[in-house]
Amino acid sequence: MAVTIDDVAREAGVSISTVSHVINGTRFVAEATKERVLAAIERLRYEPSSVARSLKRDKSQAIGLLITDISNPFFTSLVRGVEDVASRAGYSVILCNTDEDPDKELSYLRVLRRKRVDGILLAPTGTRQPYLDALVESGFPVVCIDRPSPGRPCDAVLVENVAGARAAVEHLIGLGHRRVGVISGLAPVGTSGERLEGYRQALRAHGLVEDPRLVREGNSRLDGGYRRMLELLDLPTPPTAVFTTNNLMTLGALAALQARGVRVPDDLAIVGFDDFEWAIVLRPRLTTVAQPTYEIGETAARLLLERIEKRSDDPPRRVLLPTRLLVRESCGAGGQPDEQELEDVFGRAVARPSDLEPAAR
Amino acid sequence: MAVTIDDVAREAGVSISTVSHVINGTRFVAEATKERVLAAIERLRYEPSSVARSLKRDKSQAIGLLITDISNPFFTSLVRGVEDVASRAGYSVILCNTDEDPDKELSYLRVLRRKRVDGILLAPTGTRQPYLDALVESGFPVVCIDRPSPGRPCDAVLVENVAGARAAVEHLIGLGHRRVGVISGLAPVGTSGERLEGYRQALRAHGLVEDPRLVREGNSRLDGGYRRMLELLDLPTPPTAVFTTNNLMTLGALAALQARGVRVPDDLAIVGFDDFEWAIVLRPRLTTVAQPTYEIGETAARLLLERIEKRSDDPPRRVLLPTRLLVRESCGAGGQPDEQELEDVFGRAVARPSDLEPAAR
DNA sequence: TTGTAGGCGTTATCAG
DNA sequence: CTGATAACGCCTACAA
Repeated sequence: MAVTIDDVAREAGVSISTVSHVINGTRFVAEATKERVLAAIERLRYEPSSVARSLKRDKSQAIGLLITDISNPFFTSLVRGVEDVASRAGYSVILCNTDEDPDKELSYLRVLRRKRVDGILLAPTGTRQPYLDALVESGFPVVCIDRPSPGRPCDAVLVENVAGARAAVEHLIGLGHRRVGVISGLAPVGTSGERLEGYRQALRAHGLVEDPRLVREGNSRLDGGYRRMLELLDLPTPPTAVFTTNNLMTLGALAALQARGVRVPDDLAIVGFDDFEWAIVLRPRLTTVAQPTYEIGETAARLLLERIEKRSDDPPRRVLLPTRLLVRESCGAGGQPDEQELEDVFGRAVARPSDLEPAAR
Repeated sequence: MAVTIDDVAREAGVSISTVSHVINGTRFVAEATKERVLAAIERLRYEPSSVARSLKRDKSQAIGLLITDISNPFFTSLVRGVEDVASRAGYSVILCNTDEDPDKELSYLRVLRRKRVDGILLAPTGTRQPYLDALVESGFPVVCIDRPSPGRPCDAVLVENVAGARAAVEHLIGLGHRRVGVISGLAPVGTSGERLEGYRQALRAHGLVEDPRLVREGNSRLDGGYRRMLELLDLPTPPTAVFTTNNLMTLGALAALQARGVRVPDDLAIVGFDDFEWAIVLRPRLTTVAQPTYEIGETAARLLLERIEKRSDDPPRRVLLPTRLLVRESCGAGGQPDEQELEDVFGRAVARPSDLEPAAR
């Protein structure tokens, strides 16, 4: 593993600067020389060291990506968006899972700074992080995703949480529900509060008073949704509809309903925040507030690369992406029929089974 | 961003070697000096450059992770396993999605070598990759995950695909099915062939002859499962049971069944390879061959770190992890009841709703 | 058209 | 107990 530019230079009978210039195309080199150099590179299986290059250029061609947990489908898709634009632009992505733990967040931020990543993309844990503030303050490229920075403002790519949540709850109210419960996420996380706010706005807009017993704070994970839903069901007067504010809690809540034999939507209507690809196979199909997860990742990565490459000191930008209410059966009001949605997802296979892609055998 | 060890040395009134030794705890430093140095570091917000360190030590404290696609739940969980053990050991993880494309694979391998990662974890695309062979040949730490290397053998963490698939199909046969179809994955990918082999072994073991029309090769993605299932349904004599060889195709197949109004398991029984956490909310619940996805990641990362740190030239090791057949309703033979499984997943909340974790409000 | 040499920020080997 | 200083592998001004 120790073949260096010197080895190549020796092998090709030229100086190291020539080799360097051949590699980087940074000055004219005679065709013949160039070929000898390339041949030597080939022969020695030489790969220039990005480490040395980074040291010299003060640029690592790598970005850090801090998210809560890659297992959450929301982040999974977002990460893919980030990776796609980063790699296309020649950047590597260093993945870090914080689990909403400010200590982990801090330690990863440190590691990333030591590694001299060119920029950082993060879904900040709710707690204020002085280290992060200092980083942003110093002009280091940082873009927040999914949630705004709890400290010093920086670029952020967010979705319209309040409006999305409000639309979801208003839809339920429009269907006649008067006792609408909510299972919200962890309080310190910005999005939880916003979605809860959307819920409240919807109630207020329709002259309903909030019943505190119908408002439950879950842990944003499967079991949180499960537990809180059981609690709601155990109330003397349970809600007739429930809004869950993230995908994992929605699934947990559904599990609870199934465990108790509660029928959806007849006994209880449900709408969740954040759609996921395979929700299509759930029955009844789930009504959700869909977030453009992949696009969030793409957009954030693009913003970050811009900052990195322009070193611009523009004021913090904030991109707000819209959500989309996908009305399906779980809320009691059927949306488009199955066939239509399947067609959307898989193409015209359903509509015209005759012209299927030919079988492999 | 440019505070270096020299700045710290100057600020503390010591030499750079002393600073270095304080940071690394690599030789004794008088308590007083040490404190001055630490204070200076604090004051200047100094973070030592891993880039320079890597250059000097010829060690990057980073590993590359090449997978097909982070959006596939199988890899999602695996990645988390890798990240957990890597970060605990002080390594960063560089994530790369190959999409089963050998060209992407090659280009990522190059990038990773240039970045001088200390080792590589990869789910190799099926095609032979001379570059990879050379890497392994040279003794560079490489561990394959999910599939064995198509070229020069190296460490690998795999699951018992043949046995798992065979068990799944034998279970169906045991339930009386005689026309069992299979939707297998892309041919060049090793696991597809093994699972297909398991299917064949099961048929043979029970004296059934293979009907080629019941064997379909999908693309390992949602739409592949969807399309192939439609084809199977359109046969003059459709199968009475189907085995799908990966999670995404299983979901696609389910979507197809729902689109056609085929009832599971009454009209058609189904068993899929690869369980996923939220399968618990599907109705009927899905019978699956569960792989220990997280453990695969953990184990592979551990093997890799071992190779990296011992620089051992042991012969390639191959770890085979067992699968587990989770019998649920979709195959027609109910397994344990809902409550039991929910309890397994969420703890005793179901069993004794009285001692629920207290509500947040 | 090509070569020489200084320096990027560390670590580690010598001295002292 | 602490300091100089020579690498590590590359890029790039400056020379030729």
